[in-house]
Amino acid sequence: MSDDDSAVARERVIESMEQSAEVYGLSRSAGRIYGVLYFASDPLSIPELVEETGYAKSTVSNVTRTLSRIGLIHRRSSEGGGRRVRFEAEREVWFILQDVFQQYIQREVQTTLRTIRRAEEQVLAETREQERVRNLRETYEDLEEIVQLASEYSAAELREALETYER
Amino acid sequence: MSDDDSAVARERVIESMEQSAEVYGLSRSAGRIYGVLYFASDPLSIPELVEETGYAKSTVSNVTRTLSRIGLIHRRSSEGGGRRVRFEAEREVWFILQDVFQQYIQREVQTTLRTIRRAEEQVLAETREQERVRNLRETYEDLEEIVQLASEYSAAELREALETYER
DNA sequence: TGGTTTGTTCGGATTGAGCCGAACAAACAG
DNA sequence: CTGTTTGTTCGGCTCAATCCGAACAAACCA
Repeated sequence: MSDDDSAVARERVIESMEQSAEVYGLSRSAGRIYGVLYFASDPLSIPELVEETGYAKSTVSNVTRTLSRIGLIHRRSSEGGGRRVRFEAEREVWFILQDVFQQYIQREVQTTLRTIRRAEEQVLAETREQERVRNLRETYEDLEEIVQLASEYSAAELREALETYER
Repeated sequence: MSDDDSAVARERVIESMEQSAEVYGLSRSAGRIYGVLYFASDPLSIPELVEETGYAKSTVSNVTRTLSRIGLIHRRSSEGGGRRVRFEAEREVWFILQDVFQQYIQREVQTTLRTIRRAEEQVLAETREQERVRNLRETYEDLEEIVQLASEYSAAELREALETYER
Protein backbone atom coordinates (compact mmCIF):
# COMPACT_ATOMS: atom_id res chain seq x y z
CA MET A 1 0.00 0.00 0.00
CA SER A 2 3.00 2.27 -0.28
CA ASP A 3 3.36 5.05 -2.80
CA ASP A 4 5.60 2.75 -4.79
CA ASP A 5 3.12 -0.08 -4.85
CA SER A 6 0.56 2.38 -6.02
CA ALA A 7 2.75 3.51 -8.89
CA VAL A 8 3.46 -0.07 -9.87
CA ALA A 9 -0.22 -0.94 -9.80
CA ARG A 10 -1.03 2.05 -11.96
CA GLU A 11 1.69 1.01 -14.39
CA ARG A 12 0.22 -2.50 -14.61
CA VAL A 13 -3.19 -1.12 -15.50
CA ILE A 14 -1.67 1.11 -18.15
CA GLU A 15 0.18 -1.85 -19.63
CA SER A 16 -3.11 -3.65 -19.73
CA MET A 17 -4.57 -0.71 -21.64
CA GLU A 18 -1.71 -0.95 -24.13
CA GLN A 19 -2.74 -4.54 -24.64
CA SER A 20 -6.41 -3.71 -25.04
CA ALA A 21 -5.60 -0.98 -27.52
CA GLU A 22 -4.25 -3.58 -29.91
CA VAL A 23 -7.49 -5.52 -29.69
CA TYR A 24 -9.37 -2.40 -30.70
CA GLY A 25 -7.06 -1.89 -33.65
CA LEU A 26 -5.08 0.92 -32.05
CA SER A 27 -1.36 1.16 -31.46
CA ARG A 28 0.31 0.44 -28.15
CA SER A 29 1.30 4.08 -27.89
CA ALA A 30 -2.37 4.98 -28.11
CA GLY A 31 -3.10 2.64 -25.22
CA ARG A 32 -0.34 4.11 -23.09
CA ILE A 33 -1.26 7.70 -23.80
CA TYR A 34 -4.88 7.00 -22.98
CA GLY A 35 -3.79 5.26 -19.80
CA VAL A 36 -1.60 8.13 -18.63
CA LEU A 37 -4.45 10.54 -19.27
CA TYR A 38 -6.90 8.24 -17.55
CA PHE A 39 -4.96 8.49 -14.30
CA ALA A 40 -3.82 12.10 -14.61
CA SER A 41 -5.32 14.49 -12.09
CA ASP A 42 -5.53 17.27 -14.66
CA PRO A 43 -5.58 17.48 -18.44
CA LEU A 44 -2.09 17.18 -19.90
CA SER A 45 -0.40 19.02 -22.75
CA ILE A 46 1.70 17.40 -25.42
CA PRO A 47 5.06 18.22 -23.77
CA GLU A 48 3.75 16.77 -20.54
CA LEU A 49 2.66 13.61 -22.32
CA VAL A 50 6.10 13.39 -23.92
CA GLU A 51 7.61 13.58 -20.45
CA GLU A 52 5.24 10.96 -19.01
CA THR A 53 5.34 8.45 -21.83
CA GLY A 54 8.79 8.85 -23.34
CA TYR A 55 7.35 8.98 -26.84
CA ALA A 56 8.50 11.54 -29.38
CA LYS A 57 6.58 14.75 -29.71
CA SER A 58 5.44 13.84 -33.19
CA THR A 59 4.12 10.51 -32.01
CA VAL A 60 2.16 12.13 -29.21
CA SER A 61 0.79 14.69 -31.62
CA ASN A 62 -0.41 12.06 -34.07
CA VAL A 63 -1.79 9.72 -31.47
CA THR A 64 -3.70 12.42 -29.61
CA ARG A 65 -5.29 13.43 -32.89
CA THR A 66 -6.56 9.92 -33.57
CA LEU A 67 -7.71 9.41 -30.01
CA SER A 68 -9.59 12.71 -30.13
CA ARG A 69 -11.19 11.82 -33.42
CA ILE A 70 -12.60 8.59 -32.10
CA GLY A 71 -13.62 10.10 -28.79
CA LEU A 72 -11.31 8.34 -26.34
CA ILE A 73 -9.85 11.62 -25.21
CA HIS A 74 -11.01 15.22 -25.40
CA ARG A 75 -9.19 18.34 -26.47
CA ARG A 76 -9.52 21.04 -23.89
CA SER A 77 -8.75 24.35 -25.55
CA SER A 78 -6.93 25.84 -22.61
CA GLU A 79 -8.19 28.69 -20.50
CA GLY A 80 -7.47 32.06 -22.04
CA GLY A 81 -7.77 30.73 -25.59
CA GLY A 82 -4.04 30.24 -25.79
CA ARG A 83 -2.29 27.90 -28.12
CA ARG A 84 -1.48 25.34 -25.51
CA VAL A 85 -3.73 22.34 -25.91
CA ARG A 86 -4.58 19.96 -23.12
CA PHE A 87 -6.07 16.51 -23.29
CA GLU A 88 -8.36 14.76 -20.90
CA ALA A 89 -9.36 11.09 -21.00
CA GLU A 90 -12.94 10.07 -21.49
CA ARG A 91 -13.31 8.05 -18.31
CA GLU A 92 -16.70 6.58 -18.98
CA VAL A 93 -15.27 3.44 -20.44
CA TRP A 94 -18.69 2.22 -21.46
CA PHE A 95 -19.09 5.26 -23.71
CA ILE A 96 -15.91 4.30 -25.43
CA LEU A 97 -17.01 0.74 -25.96
CA GLN A 98 -20.33 1.98 -27.31
CA ASP A 99 -18.46 4.19 -29.73
CA VAL A 100 -16.31 1.31 -30.88
CA PHE A 101 -19.49 -0.66 -31.33
CA GLN A 102 -21.14 2.05 -33.37
CA GLN A 103 -18.24 3.28 -35.45
CA TYR A 104 -16.59 -0.05 -35.96
CA ILE A 105 -18.80 -3.07 -35.61
CA GLN A 106 -22.07 -1.48 -36.65
CA ARG A 107 -20.52 0.09 -39.70
CA GLU A 108 -18.89 -3.18 -40.66
CA VAL A 109 -22.11 -5.11 -40.21
CA GLN A 110 -24.12 -2.62 -42.21
CA THR A 111 -21.82 -2.47 -45.20
CA THR A 112 -21.58 -6.24 -45.22
CA LEU A 113 -25.33 -6.51 -45.07
CA ARG A 114 -25.73 -4.15 -48.00
CA THR A 115 -23.36 -6.26 -50.07
CA ILE A 116 -25.15 -9.44 -49.12
CA ARG A 117 -28.56 -8.03 -50.01
CA ARG A 118 -27.40 -6.84 -53.38
CA ALA A 119 -25.82 -10.22 -54.02
CA GLU A 120 -28.98 -12.02 -53.04
CA GLU A 121 -30.88 -10.24 -55.80
CA GLN A 122 -28.33 -11.10 -58.43
CA VAL A 123 -27.70 -14.68 -57.56
CA LEU A 124 -29.54 -17.39 -59.50
CA ALA A 125 -32.83 -18.39 -57.92
CA GLU A 126 -33.38 -21.81 -56.40
CA THR A 127 -29.66 -22.60 -56.27
CA ARG A 128 -27.44 -23.62 -53.43
CA GLU A 129 -25.71 -20.29 -53.77
CA GLN A 130 -28.95 -18.45 -53.18
CA GLU A 131 -29.59 -20.45 -50.05
CA ARG A 132 -26.10 -19.74 -48.77
CA VAL A 133 -26.46 -16.03 -49.33
CA ARG A 134 -29.86 -16.06 -47.69
CA ASN A 135 -28.47 -17.74 -44.59
CA LEU A 136 -25.76 -15.17 -44.46
CA ARG A 137 -28.29 -12.38 -44.75
CA GLU A 138 -30.48 -13.73 -41.99
CA THR A 139 -27.63 -14.00 -39.53
CA TYR A 140 -26.42 -10.54 -40.38
CA GLU A 141 -29.90 -9.10 -39.97
CA ASP A 142 -30.02 -10.52 -36.47
CA LEU A 143 -26.56 -9.17 -35.89
CA GLU A 144 -27.46 -5.71 -37.10
CA GLU A 145 -30.41 -5.56 -34.75
CA ILE A 146 -28.36 -6.85 -31.83
CA VAL A 147 -25.58 -4.36 -32.37
CA GLN A 148 -28.07 -1.56 -32.82
CA LEU A 149 -29.87 -2.29 -29.57
CA ALA A 150 -26.71 -3.05 -27.63
CA SER A 151 -25.25 0.29 -28.56
CA GLU A 152 -28.24 2.09 -27.05
CA TYR A 153 -28.13 0.49 -23.64
CA SER A 154 -25.87 1.23 -20.72
CA ALA A 155 -23.68 -1.57 -19.44
CA ALA A 156 -25.98 -2.15 -16.49
CA GLU A 157 -29.09 -2.24 -18.67
CA LEU A 158 -27.51 -4.59 -21.12
CA ARG A 159 -26.44 -6.85 -18.33
CA GLU A 160 -29.92 -6.86 -16.84
CA ALA A 161 -31.55 -7.51 -20.20
CA LEU A 162 -29.48 -10.63 -20.62
CA GLU A 163 -29.76 -11.78 -17.02
CA THR A 164 -33.53 -11.52 -16.85
CA TYR A 165 -34.22 -13.07 -20.23
CA GLU A 166 -36.07 -16.37 -20.07
CA ARG A 167 -35.69 -18.48 -23.16
CA MET B 1 -29.87 -13.21 -63.04
CA SER B 2 -27.48 -14.78 -65.52
CA ASP B 3 -24.74 -17.18 -64.58
CA ASP B 4 -22.34 -14.29 -64.91
CA ASP B 5 -24.27 -12.04 -62.58
CA SER B 6 -24.31 -14.85 -60.13
CA ALA B 7 -20.55 -15.23 -60.28
CA VAL B 8 -20.08 -11.50 -59.85
CA ALA B 9 -22.41 -11.44 -56.87
CA ARG B 10 -20.57 -14.32 -55.30
CA GLU B 11 -17.27 -12.52 -55.87
CA ARG B 12 -18.62 -9.41 -54.15
CA VAL B 13 -19.60 -11.37 -51.10
CA ILE B 14 -16.19 -13.00 -50.97
CA GLU B 15 -14.53 -9.60 -51.20
CA SER B 16 -16.68 -8.52 -48.32
CA MET B 17 -15.43 -11.52 -46.37
CA GLU B 18 -11.84 -10.47 -47.11
CA GLN B 19 -12.72 -7.15 -45.56
CA SER B 20 -14.36 -8.69 -42.52
CA ALA B 21 -11.40 -10.97 -42.00
CA GLU B 22 -9.21 -7.96 -41.33
CA VAL B 23 -11.63 -6.76 -38.67
CA TYR B 24 -11.31 -10.10 -36.93
CA GLY B 25 -7.54 -9.87 -37.07
CA LEU B 26 -7.10 -12.32 -39.92
CA SER B 27 -5.38 -11.82 -43.26
CA ARG B 28 -7.19 -11.06 -46.48
CA SER B 29 -6.13 -14.41 -47.85
CA ALA B 30 -7.88 -16.06 -44.92
CA GLY B 31 -11.07 -14.19 -45.78
CA ARG B 32 -10.90 -15.22 -49.41
CA ILE B 33 -10.15 -18.84 -48.69
CA TYR B 34 -12.99 -18.99 -46.22
CA GLY B 35 -15.26 -17.34 -48.78
CA VAL B 36 -14.40 -19.76 -51.54
CA LEU B 37 -15.03 -22.66 -49.19
CA TYR B 38 -18.25 -21.09 -47.99
CA PHE B 39 -19.69 -21.21 -51.50
CA ALA B 40 -18.08 -24.44 -52.64
CA SER B 41 -20.49 -27.32 -53.24
CA ASP B 42 -18.02 -29.85 -51.87
CA PRO B 43 -14.99 -29.73 -49.61
CA LEU B 44 -11.90 -28.57 -51.48
CA SER B 45 -8.30 -29.75 -51.35
CA ILE B 46 -5.28 -27.48 -51.24
CA PRO B 47 -4.54 -27.71 -54.98
CA GLU B 48 -8.16 -26.86 -55.70
CA LEU B 49 -7.96 -23.87 -53.40
CA VAL B 50 -4.76 -22.79 -55.14
CA GLU B 51 -6.65 -22.98 -58.44
CA GLU B 52 -9.65 -21.04 -57.10
CA THR B 53 -7.83 -18.32 -55.20
CA GLY B 54 -4.59 -17.85 -57.11
CA TYR B 55 -2.58 -17.98 -53.89
CA ALA B 56 0.60 -20.01 -53.61
CA LYS B 57 0.39 -23.51 -52.27
CA SER B 58 2.36 -22.57 -49.18
CA THR B 59 0.01 -19.72 -48.42
CA VAL B 60 -3.03 -21.94 -48.72
CA SER B 61 -1.38 -24.54 -46.52
CA ASN B 62 -0.61 -22.04 -43.78
CA VAL B 63 -3.94 -20.26 -43.95
CA THR B 64 -6.00 -23.43 -43.85
CA ARG B 65 -4.08 -24.48 -40.78
CA THR B 66 -4.95 -21.29 -38.90
CA LEU B 67 -8.53 -21.32 -40.08
CA SER B 68 -8.87 -24.92 -38.92
CA ARG B 69 -7.33 -24.13 -35.58
CA ILE B 70 -9.83 -21.39 -34.84
CA GLY B 71 -12.75 -23.36 -36.19
CA LEU B 72 -13.73 -21.36 -39.25
CA ILE B 73 -13.16 -24.35 -41.50
CA HIS B 74 -12.98 -28.07 -40.89
CA ARG B 75 -10.48 -30.64 -42.07
CA ARG B 76 -12.21 -33.56 -43.66
CA SER B 77 -9.81 -36.47 -43.67
CA SER B 78 -10.78 -37.77 -47.07
CA GLU B 79 -12.64 -40.98 -47.68
CA GLY B 80 -10.34 -43.97 -47.73
CA GLY B 81 -7.96 -42.41 -45.23
CA GLY B 82 -5.74 -41.17 -48.02
CA ARG B 83 -3.30 -38.32 -47.77
CA ARG B 84 -5.46 -35.88 -49.64
CA VAL B 85 -7.01 -33.42 -47.23
CA ARG B 86 -10.19 -31.51 -47.90
CA PHE B 87 -11.59 -28.47 -46.21
CA GLU B 88 -15.14 -27.44 -45.61
CA ALA B 89 -16.34 -24.09 -44.33
CA GLU B 90 -18.19 -23.80 -41.04
CA ARG B 91 -21.33 -22.19 -42.42
CA GLU B 92 -23.02 -21.43 -39.14
CA VAL B 93 -21.69 -17.91 -39.04
CA TRP B 94 -23.09 -17.35 -35.59
CA PHE B 95 -20.95 -20.16 -34.23
CA ILE B 96 -17.93 -18.41 -35.61
CA LEU B 97 -18.88 -15.13 -34.02
CA GLN B 98 -19.50 -16.88 -30.71
CA ASP B 99 -16.05 -18.39 -30.94
CA VAL B 100 -14.50 -15.02 -31.60
CA PHE B 101 -16.40 -13.74 -28.62
CA GLN B 102 -15.21 -16.51 -26.36
CA GLN B 103 -11.63 -16.89 -27.50
CA TYR B 104 -10.94 -13.24 -28.09
CA ILE B 105 -13.15 -10.80 -26.27
CA GLN B 106 -13.93 -12.90 -23.23
CA ARG B 107 -10.30 -13.79 -22.72
CA GLU B 108 -9.27 -10.18 -23.10
CA VAL B 109 -11.90 -8.99 -20.65
CA GLN B 110 -10.97 -11.60 -18.09
CA THR B 111 -7.26 -10.94 -18.10
CA THR B 112 -7.88 -7.22 -17.93
CA LEU B 113 -10.22 -7.71 -15.02
CA ARG B 114 -7.63 -9.76 -13.16
CA THR B 115 -5.08 -7.00 -13.60
CA ILE B 116 -7.52 -4.36 -12.45
CA ARG B 117 -8.49 -6.30 -9.34
CA ARG B 118 -4.90 -6.84 -8.34
CA ALA B 119 -4.19 -3.16 -8.90
CA GLU B 120 -7.16 -2.15 -6.81
CA GLU B 121 -5.68 -3.94 -3.82
CA GLN B 122 -2.31 -2.30 -4.19
CA VAL B 123 -3.40 1.22 -4.86
CA LEU B 124 -3.47 3.71 -2.00
CA ALA B 125 -6.84 3.83 -0.25
CA GLU B 126 -9.05 6.89 -0.42
CA THR B 127 -7.21 8.40 -3.36
CA ARG B 128 -8.36 9.51 -6.74
CA GLU B 129 -6.42 6.62 -8.21
CA GLN B 130 -8.36 4.14 -6.19
CA GLU B 131 -11.62 5.59 -7.35
CA ARG B 132 -10.50 5.45 -10.96
CA VAL B 133 -9.48 1.84 -10.69
CA ARG B 134 -12.73 1.00 -8.97
CA ASN B 135 -14.76 2.55 -11.77
CA LEU B 136 -12.75 0.57 -14.26
CA ARG B 137 -13.39 -2.62 -12.34
CA GLU B 138 -17.12 -2.05 -12.12
CA THR B 139 -17.48 -1.50 -15.85
CA TYR B 140 -15.38 -4.53 -16.62
CA GLU B 141 -17.42 -6.67 -14.25
CA ASP B 142 -20.55 -5.73 -16.15
CA LEU B 143 -18.72 -6.38 -19.36
CA GLU B 144 -17.55 -9.81 -18.25
CA GLU B 145 -21.09 -10.82 -17.38
CA ILE B 146 -22.45 -9.45 -20.66
CA VAL B 147 -19.91 -11.24 -22.76
CA GLN B 148 -20.41 -14.44 -20.80
CA LEU B 149 -24.16 -14.44 -21.32
CA ALA B 150 -24.01 -13.25 -24.90
CA SER B 151 -21.73 -16.11 -25.83
CA GLU B 152 -24.28 -18.62 -24.58
CA TYR B 153 -27.23 -17.40 -26.60
CA SER B 154 -28.07 -17.94 -30.23
CA ALA B 155 -28.40 -14.89 -32.45
CA ALA B 156 -32.17 -15.11 -32.37
CA GLU B 157 -32.27 -15.45 -28.58
CA LEU B 158 -29.92 -12.58 -28.09
CA ARG B 159 -31.98 -10.44 -30.39
CA GLU B 160 -35.16 -11.31 -28.57
CA ALA B 161 -33.61 -10.69 -25.18
CA LEU B 162 -32.72 -7.18 -26.21
CA GLU B 163 -35.94 -6.48 -28.06
CA THR B 164 -38.20 -7.54 -25.23
CA TYR B 165 -36.28 -5.82 -22.47
CA GLU B 166 -38.17 -3.04 -20.76
CA ARG B 167 -36.01 -0.59 -18.96
C1' DT C 1 10.47 -49.46 -58.52
C1' DG C 2 10.34 -44.58 -60.45
C1' DG C 3 7.45 -40.80 -61.32
C1' DT C 4 3.58 -37.91 -59.83
C1' DT C 5 0.65 -35.64 -56.69
C1' DT C 6 -0.11 -33.63 -52.32
C1' DG C 7 1.12 -31.11 -48.23
C1' DT C 8 4.57 -28.79 -45.04
C1' DT C 9 8.47 -26.00 -43.99
C1' DC C 10 11.94 -22.82 -44.88
C1' DG C 11 14.23 -18.46 -46.41
C1' DG C 12 13.49 -14.29 -48.69
C1' DA C 13 11.02 -10.26 -50.97
C1' DT C 14 7.53 -6.82 -50.31
C1' DT C 15 4.61 -4.02 -47.91
C1' DG C 16 2.58 -1.29 -44.28
C1' DA C 17 2.42 0.37 -39.54
C1' DG C 18 4.60 2.64 -35.81
C1' DC C 19 7.72 5.56 -34.20
C1' DC C 20 11.45 8.99 -34.45
C1' DG C 21 13.92 13.37 -35.44
C1' DA C 22 14.18 17.43 -38.05
C1' DA C 23 12.06 21.13 -40.20
C1' DC C 24 8.53 24.15 -40.06
C1' DA C 25 4.54 27.20 -38.33
C1' DA C 26 2.24 29.59 -34.77
C1' DA C 27 1.77 31.66 -30.45
C1' DC C 28 3.78 33.69 -26.58
C1' DA C 29 7.32 36.23 -23.34
C1' DG C 30 10.70 39.44 -22.57
C1' DC D 1 11.55 42.46 -32.39
C1' DT D 2 14.02 38.26 -30.85
C1' DG D 3 14.16 34.05 -28.59
C1' DT D 4 11.37 30.31 -26.59
C1' DT D 5 7.67 27.18 -26.23
C1' DT D 6 4.18 24.52 -28.37
C1' DG D 7 2.15 21.84 -32.00
C1' DT D 8 2.05 19.83 -36.86
C1' DT D 9 4.04 17.80 -40.93
C1' DC D 10 7.38 15.36 -43.44
C1' DG D 11 10.80 11.87 -44.70
C1' DG D 12 13.09 7.95 -43.15
C1' DC D 13 14.11 3.91 -40.26
C1' DT D 14 12.73 -0.51 -38.22
C1' DC D 15 10.08 -4.31 -37.52
C1' DA D 16 6.46 -7.55 -38.26
C1' DA D 17 3.04 -9.58 -41.23
C1' DT D 18 1.95 -11.49 -45.61
C1' DC D 19 2.83 -13.92 -49.32
C1' DC D 20 5.82 -16.40 -52.63
C1' DG D 21 8.89 -20.04 -54.52
C1' DA D 22 11.92 -23.72 -53.67
C1' DA D 23 13.12 -27.62 -51.23
C1' DC D 24 11.61 -31.34 -48.87
C1' DA D 25 8.58 -35.29 -47.09
C1' DA D 26 4.88 -38.37 -47.65
C1' DA D 27 1.50 -40.80 -50.02
C1' DC D 28 -0.17 -42.55 -54.23
C1' DC D 29 0.03 -44.65 -59.12
C1' DA D 30 1.67 -47.22 -63.00
